[in-house]
Formats: sequence, structure tokens, C-alpha cells
Amino acid sequence: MTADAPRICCLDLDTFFVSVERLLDPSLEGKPVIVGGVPGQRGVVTACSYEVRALGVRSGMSLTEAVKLAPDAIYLPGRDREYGRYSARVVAIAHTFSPLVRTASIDELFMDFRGCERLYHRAGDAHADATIERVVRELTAGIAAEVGLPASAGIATSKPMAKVACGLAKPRGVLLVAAGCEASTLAPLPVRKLPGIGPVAERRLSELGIMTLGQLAATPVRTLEPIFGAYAKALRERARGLGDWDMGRDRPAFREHDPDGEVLGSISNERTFMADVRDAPKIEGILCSLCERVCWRARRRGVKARTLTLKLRYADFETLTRSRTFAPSASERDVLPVLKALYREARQRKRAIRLLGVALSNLVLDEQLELFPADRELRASVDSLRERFGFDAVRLGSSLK
DNA sequence: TCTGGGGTCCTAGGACCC
DNA sequence: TCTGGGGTCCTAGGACCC
Repeated sequence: MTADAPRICCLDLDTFFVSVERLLDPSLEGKPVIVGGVPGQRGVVTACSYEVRALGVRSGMSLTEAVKLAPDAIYLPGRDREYGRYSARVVAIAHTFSPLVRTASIDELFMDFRGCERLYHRAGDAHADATIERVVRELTAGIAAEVGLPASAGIATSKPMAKVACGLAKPRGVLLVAAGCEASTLAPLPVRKLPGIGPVAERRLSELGIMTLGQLAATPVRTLEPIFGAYAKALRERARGLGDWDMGRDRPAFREHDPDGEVLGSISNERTFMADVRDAPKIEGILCSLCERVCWRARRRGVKARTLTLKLRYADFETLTRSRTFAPSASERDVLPVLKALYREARQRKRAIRLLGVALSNLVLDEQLELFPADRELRASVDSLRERFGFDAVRLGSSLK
């Protein structure tokens, strides 16, 4: 099912992290910039400027590979707090244009302009589609003028189609796909361009000789079912531009609680070590610090967790998870013993560890604080310091190396 | 020194209850 | 003694997104 006219807008900030770094340091303008880490670190490219894309660098690429292609680029570690601040300013501007805004990620949001045509209509507009396109251009211009960030937008009858259109519009462009033109717009594109088709699906489709979305749209559902199961029909509809227009939910950081007190989403932190680790006390310390971090984030969100998951990646990249469910808590006092028990059960001595991660899920609204009073007082002051200065401003003794 | 870190969603099997 | 379902919760893993 789709909206009957192109009124769903996908807005995406171009090379977002790089653009923010350039606002904070204008001398980076026009230079090759890579955000994600500095050479020698373990990491991947999270964002890169068009100057290094010309050299073949892509986001998601390992830092070592990027260094080979662009040894002279400027490498930056990234600073999430700043990115979050700029993102929030863009979201605020979007809200002044449409009552229905959904954040999809830190640099991408969807807007629904259905019912807004008359509100925005001007004498010069040829038709309602032209009105919406003009308004979206005003939106991207407003973001450029007020925040200084370049943005692109796609407008279509469904979310997936709007997202693809946004990709086609980059950089700094706006593209409206008129109702009825979806299939022909998608047909020549490689299957990988469709949201929901990743590297695995791309490979399996290519084994069937299906390379383009036009070919996918013409493939019988029967043929696709072995690969995609129950998802096959919806995926083929999507390839025809008929995807869902349901606006869905905000990402967790912006999301309100459900009325029944249940909270969706999860809170996780993980860390890959500069060098693989065997040292037991060091591992204990890291687990402790990860535990503190997720518990602190849960308290800040006003939730408790019922499920804890430990993630463990060995040096050979083999990855496993172990989880346990318990009475709702956001206190290290409860969570840390569970985490340590999971680790004791999961670890294989002698194998070096590359990554440790901790996730809280099965979240519920924290209605009453039921902590030991002394504990609560200490933690309240720790949390308030962190509110002002960031998580690392205060560390508990147990997580210090 | 190939392969980060934050997420969402889906599947599938087993336990357990009625 | 043999052999049912349906429903829900828990756990593990994997694809995908930015």
C-alpha cells in the first residue's frame, strides 16, 4: 500500500560527520577528510568527504584499506556529542515544516506532508506536487542557512521509494518521484540500492542472474521464496516502488514510552581493543566499565532492563552472545554479577579476545526508585556530574584499570 | 596489525503452561 | 501409554541500516 501522491519525504544530511567537522574547523573545507579513526587504529570509515570518495574510499571500509587509498587524507576520530547536537537542530527545523517527523538515524529523517498541500499552496505553483517540492527545497535551504549543513531529499509515495530518491538526489539535491513513475525509476538500479537488500541478498540474487531492480520486480514470488521466505512478496512490491508508507517509530533516543509502560529498544556499548586481550583483570575492568556505561544510560532514559546480553568476539573474529533475563534493574549492583556470571560461562581460556560488548534490552519504564538510600545518593551525584561533563568525568574504582 | 559501534527486526528451537 | 495443539517467553544467531 502506498500514499496516492508523493508526500513522503526522506531527508538525509550529506557526508554528515564530515560536514560537522568542517563547521567546527573551517580549514577542513575542500580537503580530503575521513572520520572513523586515525591510521594505526582498528576501525572503519564512518564518513568520508567527496574528495576521498574520488580515490575509492567508501564508508564501512577498514581504516587500513582507506590509508592505502588515501594516505594523505585528514583522519579524525569523531565526536558523537557534537554530531548529536547538530542533528537535533536539524530535527527541530524539520518540525517547523511538518507535524509528522520521524528520525531514522542521526543523519536521516522522514516527514509526512499528506494534507499539507493547501497550507503551503502558492499562486505560482503549477500543481500540488510542485508545491511540496518547493517546500522541501525551502527546508534544505533553511538547514543550510541556519545550521550550515548540506542536505538532500527524496519525495515519493512510500518510504523506501523516498529513500532511494534521496540517494539519487545527492549531493545537495531534491528529487520528487511522481505517482506512477516508481517502477521505471527503480528498474535500472542495481538491487543493492533497495533498502533491505544487503551484501548477502545481493549475492544470492546474482546467483539467480538478478542484478537490477527491474529484473527483481519481474521475478515470480515463487522463485524468491527460497531466499527471502515470508519476506519475498513484500520485497518484490518494494522493488516495484510499492513499499510501505507507514511512518513507523522514532529511533530510541527520541522515542516516547508506550502507554502500558513497556519501552522498546535496547541500550548497548561495546569495545574493540587496540590489541587482542588475554589478561583476566583487564577484561574484568572492561566488563565493569561497559556495565556502568549501559546502566547509566538506562537511568538517564528512565528505564530498567530485564535482559542483559554479553557479546564476545575472539581474535579470529568468531563472535558469540550470551543473555539472561532477570527482575528489572538499572543498577550495577544487580547487573554486574549477572554479567560476570555470563562471562565465566562463555569464555574459553587461552583464546585472546578482540571485542567485548554489553547490551540491555527488554526495557521497562522505571516507575519507582527502590535502591538502597546511600547507594541512590551516591549514584545520583555521580549521574548529575556525568550529565554536565559526560560519562568519563566520573569513574567507579572497580572499572579503573 | 583486514573487518567500529550504535541500533532494529526476524527466525528458530526449546521450555513451559493450559 | 501415546501423542495433541496453541500461546508465550527465553535464548542465540544473523541480516541489515547508518
